[in-house]
Amino acid sequence: MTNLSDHQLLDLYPKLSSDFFAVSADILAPKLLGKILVKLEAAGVLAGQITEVEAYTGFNDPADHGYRGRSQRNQSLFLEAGHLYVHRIHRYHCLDIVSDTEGFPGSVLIRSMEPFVGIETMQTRRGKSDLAALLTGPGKICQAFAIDTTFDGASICQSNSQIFLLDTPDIPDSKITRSPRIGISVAKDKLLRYYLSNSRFLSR
DNA sequence: AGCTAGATCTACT
DNA sequence: GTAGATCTAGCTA
Repeated sequence: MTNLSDHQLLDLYPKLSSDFFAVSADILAPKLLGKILVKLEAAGVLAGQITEVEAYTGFNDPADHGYRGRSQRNQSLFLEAGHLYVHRIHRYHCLDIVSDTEGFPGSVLIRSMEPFVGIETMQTRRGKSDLAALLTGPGKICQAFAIDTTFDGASICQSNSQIFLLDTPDIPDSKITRSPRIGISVAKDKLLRYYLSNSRFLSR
C-alpha cells in the first residue's frame, strides 16, 4: 500500500457520502475503522487508514462536548452528519466526524491512523520519522494533516471537500476490540473506544 | 476581568 | 509514571 500512487488510491475507492454517517456514534465508530482519510493540499495528497476511534453519544453521554447544549465551541457538533468538529485541547487539535441527525451532537473522534500517502510531509510537521509516531493520537493526526479550527464545521461529503473518507471494505467484528475511552474524566466506564486488534498504529 | 480545566504530547526519571 | 508546556472557551463575579 505504501507504493500506491495518489491517483491509484483515489480511483480505487468511492468517497463516503452523508448517509453513511447519519447513524448513532456508537454504530458509526466501528464502521470507520479501516476507512481511509484523505486531505487534498496544494502540495499533494495526504492519506491514512483509520485504526482507532472513540464514540461520543451526544445528550446520552456526559463526556460529549455537546452534552450541555450548544455553545460557541461545539456548534458544529449540531450540524448534520458528515461534517467535521475540530476543537483545541492544550497545544493540539482533535478531529471528530459528526454523526446522527442535525441538532443531535453525536460524533466519532479519530484517535489513530496508519500513514499511507504524504508520509514525508507528515514527518516534517510532526518532527518525527518513526511511522508509528506519526498518527497515533488525535493531536498527532491534526498536526500531521495540518488540521486546525479553520476546518471546524467543514463538510466531508461535498464534491469539492478538501477532506473526505474513502469507502474501503468493512472490517469484521472479530478484528475489532472495544475498551474504555482515553483521557476523559467522566463516563470512564463506557466501552466506546474501538480499535483494530492487531494494528501497531494505536495510541498509548 | 480573571480563573480554571481540558477528548494532548513530550521529555524526562 | 509524571511534570510541564500552552491556549482558549466557559464559567464565576
